[in-house]
Amino acid sequence: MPEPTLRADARRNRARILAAAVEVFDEHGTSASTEEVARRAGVAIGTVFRHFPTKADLLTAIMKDLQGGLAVRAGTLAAEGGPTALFTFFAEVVERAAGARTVVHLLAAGGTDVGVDHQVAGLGEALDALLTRAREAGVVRAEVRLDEVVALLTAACHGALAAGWTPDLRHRAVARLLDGLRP
Amino acid sequence: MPEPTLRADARRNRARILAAAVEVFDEHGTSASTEEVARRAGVAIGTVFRHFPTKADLLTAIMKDLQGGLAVRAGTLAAEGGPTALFTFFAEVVERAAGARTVVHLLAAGGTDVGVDHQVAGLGEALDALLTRAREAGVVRAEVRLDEVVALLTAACHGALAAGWTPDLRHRAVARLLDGLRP
DNA sequence: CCAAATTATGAGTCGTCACTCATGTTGTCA
DNA sequence: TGACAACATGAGTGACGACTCATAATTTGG
Repeated sequence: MPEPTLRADARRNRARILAAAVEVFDEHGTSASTEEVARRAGVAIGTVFRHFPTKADLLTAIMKDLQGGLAVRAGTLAAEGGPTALFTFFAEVVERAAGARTVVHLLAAGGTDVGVDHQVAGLGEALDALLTRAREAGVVRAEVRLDEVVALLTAACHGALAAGWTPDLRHRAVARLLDGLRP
Repeated sequence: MPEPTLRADARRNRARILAAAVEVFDEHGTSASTEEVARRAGVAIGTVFRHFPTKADLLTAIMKDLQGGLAVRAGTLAAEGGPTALFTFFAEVVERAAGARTVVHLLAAGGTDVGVDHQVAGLGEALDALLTRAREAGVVRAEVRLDEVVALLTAACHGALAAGWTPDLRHRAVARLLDGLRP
C-alpha cells in the first residue's frame, strides 16, 4: 500500500484535477484533451501528468470514484428503500447518464481502454442486495440474474445519450425495460 | 440529381472503398485511420478523399447502405414472417451489432457526427409494419410505440459491444428486453 | 487509335494531442 | 528559520491523422 501521505497542495490539486476532468469529459466526452482538463483545474499540464501518468490512469481514477458513488447510493437504497428500490436506482442512474457523457463513455470503455475491476467498491454486492430484495418481494421475476440487470442498465445508459432521446422517451424506454423484469 | 455516370474504374474503386471501410471500422471502430481503409481497399489515400471528401462523408455513405440493408431485411420479415417477426428482427440486429462495431458506432453518432436522415430508406416504415403486425396479433402490448422500440434496439446494440457480454448473457438480456414489450 | 477529360497517386502540409524535462516554487520538519 | 525534498510549471517533442495538390495513369467518345 504505497500511500506516504501527499503534500497538502498536491492533495488539493489532485482533487481539483479530478473534479475538472469529470466536468470536461461530461461535456465533450473522454476524447477531450488533457490540456483542457488542466486549464479547467487551474493547474499546468505537467501537474496533471504528475498525478496521473497516463490519460487512462485519469479515466480509471474517475471510474473508481464513480463506482464508489454509485455503490454508496445503491447501499443507501438497499437499506432504506422499499422493494422497488432497484427500479429507483435504475432510473436514477439512467437519468444521470443522460446529462453526463462520462458515465457512459466509461461504461463503454469498460475493460478495454480503462482497466477497472468491477468487483471493487462493492457496487456488485449493493446491486445484488437490491435485486434480492426485489425478488423476495415478488416485484421481479425469480429467474432474473444480476448480470442481466447490469447489462440492461449499461445498455440503457448508452441509449440515454443517443440522439432523439427526449426526457419523455427516456422515461418510457426505462419503463419498458423494467417491465421486462416484472412477473 | 447530379449523377453524370462515374467512370468504370471510379465505380469499382468506390465500391471497394466502401467494403474496406466497413471491414476496418468493424474491427477497429470508426476512429480507424482513413489510410488503413485505403490500404485495405488497395487504393491510394487520395482516391478515398476523391470519393468521400471528408471522413464524415464516408461514414454517412456507410450509414446509408447499412440502413438500406436493415430496411430490406425488415421489409422481408414484415412480409414473410409471422406475428413475432419484430422479435426476430430485434434479435438479428443485436446479434450483428455484437460482431461489428460499425453499426453501433454509427448509431451512437446518430445525428451528431454523421448527418443521416432517419426517415430515409424506409427503415422506419418497415419497423412500423413489424410493430403493427405484432400489436394486432397481441404479442406486443397496445401502448408500445415505435420510438420506444427503436430506443430499446439502439440501447441493446450499444450494450452488445460492452465488456462481458457473452453470447449467453446477450441472449438473456435481449429476452428480458422483449419481455418488456409483451402483454 | 488519339486527344481531352476524368481519375489515381502518394509525398507533403497542418493541426492536435499525449507525454517529457529542465527549471522554478512551495510545503514540511528539524 | 533554513534546507531539502516534494511538487508545479509550460515550452518542447514525437507521433499520428485528416486532408491537399502537382503529377502520372486510365478511360472514353469520336
